Amino acid sequence: MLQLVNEHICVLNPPKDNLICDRAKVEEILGVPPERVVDVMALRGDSIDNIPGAPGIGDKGSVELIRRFGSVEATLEHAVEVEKKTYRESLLNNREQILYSKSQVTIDCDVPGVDLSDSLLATMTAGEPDLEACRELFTELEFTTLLKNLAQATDRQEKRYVEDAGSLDIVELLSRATPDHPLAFALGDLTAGVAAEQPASPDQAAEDAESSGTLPFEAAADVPPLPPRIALSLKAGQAITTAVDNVRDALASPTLPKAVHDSKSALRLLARQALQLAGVRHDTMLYSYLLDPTYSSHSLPEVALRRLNFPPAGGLAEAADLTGRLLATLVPDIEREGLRSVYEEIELPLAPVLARMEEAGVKIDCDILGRISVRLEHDCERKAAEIFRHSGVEFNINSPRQLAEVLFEKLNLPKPIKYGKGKMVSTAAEVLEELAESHDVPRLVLEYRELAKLKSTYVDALPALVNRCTRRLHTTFNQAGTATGRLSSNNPNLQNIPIRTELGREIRAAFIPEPERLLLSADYSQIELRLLAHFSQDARMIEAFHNDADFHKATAAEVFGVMPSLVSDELRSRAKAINFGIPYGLSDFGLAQNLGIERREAAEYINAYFAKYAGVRDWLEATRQQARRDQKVRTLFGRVRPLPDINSRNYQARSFAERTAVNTPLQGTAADIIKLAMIRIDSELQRRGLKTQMTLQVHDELVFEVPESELDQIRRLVRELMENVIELRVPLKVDLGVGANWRDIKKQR
DNA sequence: ACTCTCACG
DNA sequence: ACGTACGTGAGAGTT
Repeated sequence: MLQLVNEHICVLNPPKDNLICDRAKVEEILGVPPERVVDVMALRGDSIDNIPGAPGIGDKGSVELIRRFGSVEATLEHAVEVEKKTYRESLLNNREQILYSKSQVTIDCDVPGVDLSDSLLATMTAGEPDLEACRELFTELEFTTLLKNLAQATDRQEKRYVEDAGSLDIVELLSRATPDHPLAFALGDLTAGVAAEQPASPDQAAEDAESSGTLPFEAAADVPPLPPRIALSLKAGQAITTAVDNVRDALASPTLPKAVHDSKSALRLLARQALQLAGVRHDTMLYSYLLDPTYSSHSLPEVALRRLNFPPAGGLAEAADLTGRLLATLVPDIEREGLRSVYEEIELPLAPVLARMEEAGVKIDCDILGRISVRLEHDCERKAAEIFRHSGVEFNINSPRQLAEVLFEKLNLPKPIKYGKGKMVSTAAEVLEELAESHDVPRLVLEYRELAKLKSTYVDALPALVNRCTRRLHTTFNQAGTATGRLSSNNPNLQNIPIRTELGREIRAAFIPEPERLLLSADYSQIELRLLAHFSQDARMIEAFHNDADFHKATAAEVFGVMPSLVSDELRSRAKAINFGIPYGLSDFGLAQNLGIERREAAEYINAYFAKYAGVRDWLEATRQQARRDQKVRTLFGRVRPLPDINSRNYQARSFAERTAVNTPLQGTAADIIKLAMIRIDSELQRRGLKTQMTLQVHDELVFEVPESELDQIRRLVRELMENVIELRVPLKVDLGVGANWRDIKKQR
């Protein structure tokens, strides 16, 4: 698709540096086919970080690039295959100057030996944009702003929206909904008219909540909220808005087929109005996600832009209309791609489960965090003073730029061998650890960073996000955010709460249950390696998991040829690093870096590993093979990840796609499995009428808030359901732990 | 809005 | 000859 760039896109840089002219002129001047020049221009400036020393296409120009790559073909190869991001940067930098044309290209005035005369200037013309080509390219590259500009130039689709319909229309409309023509709906901002601001302090929130007596999710404001609105659509271009109350029964009816974009949000919005929602058959956000999991956004406006070439103006009726229109294009694609079962069995039923988890939230002890904050504040100041004393200057330690200046210019510490690709000298932890051997400051900075990070990201941030009504922390799970099928968590992100350092774990102690309750954590033990054993059918690996032995120790024994009883800690940790790296498509370089050993040695380890686990080696190769053939990979449950770069002639892009090809079936299947477990556990909790709340999912772990009286039952239930989600060639193992907070979870069998 | 850094699985 | 594990989200600094 990037070939489109060759044929259709013209990037016009600022006029004083560049000119446009017709293709024949370019060919004449540069002696290369004119359509090639366009790609080179797209790599202008700082974005060419893969060519050390290259001054930027704009200066010494295409000629230098072509020389370095050896041929025009090789140059273009690089240009065309370069990452999306590079394109995005270079194009957006020139946003105002972008033209679209089939007949025009740009060249640079500063190309050595090229003299752009006035006569050439005279040949400059502005061509008509090739809208269709641009639309395809911008969609692919997720240039949503540009896409929007483009779409506005096209005809608006015909629409007939009725505001404030009478109740007769509504009854008529509802009666016509069928499985083939479901009722598409969209909800207005149900919190409109409700105070949105957060409390000044958690204490204040507590007082507010106590005085009001009840704990609604949204606080009542001075002005009563507007009656919530809903938009309904059965036919493209037509939609009706009305008060949600008018369709209360229809929303709750499981037999009235409905379609909505983002059912989880709809469920939560309605739940706050004490409204039921049933009969949702289609969630266009989830359809879009399953079809294109690598797109970063699946919001209604973005999906409408991508799939309908329609930039929404933002109205409620319009949203319902678009949801309906999207169905027509999404549903056939879902069937064609074989995604129906992942949708039906996993994604759609998961949405209400996630809604309940978000609504439940988690409790944190703000007093604990408050005390940690005071302590960290003090420690940070002391650490900073020490750094200033040892370095002889005061500066902003948080600024990588200033820090690099101090370390590498003032203190003259050795710069790392391979640093930045034309960028700033890195001050990342990895680099500072190296420097810590020769100077105090790098070590102090590392310590300062740990304190500062924990304070700003967790200790100070979390209490501010406590909901004033529930007095709990409510994350939002993004169900359509990752390329592999995992969830992500934001606002706050509760999937990256510290655990690896002692100080970090302190923060976990602030995550607590309500009185008379306990926290239960259940995590899948080595699920990705077990899946690797299942997929590869490697006999040794399957055997090891059936024996339920120390898996890393077993690997060490195999790879290093010693008896399991004689495996040292050192050997075990090396084996662990190998096991850790395999699902990521590890390389000798990566392993060497991870273990701090020679690359040669790492390569030997990998060879030894593959000799012992030939089944794994073969599966990795077979998976890459299959990916090359299909240009996509699938999880055990059929979730798809497209791999457009798998056959790229660009080494970097291809290698990346190959690692993705082996990682996604593992990471993605693990995600499918825990999602299924969540659905079954939630369903069983409801069926038994238990008070236990599932509150968090952290990729391979589930967290529950459990009444003491239910503990024994829940332990059995959770383990049973998680371990038996699916039968594989190896057992799935779940570790359980219970505690009075998220830090002091006691693991138990 | 982007870069760098770093928290997690 | 190339660059190097996979997947995320957030805060602070810089532009």
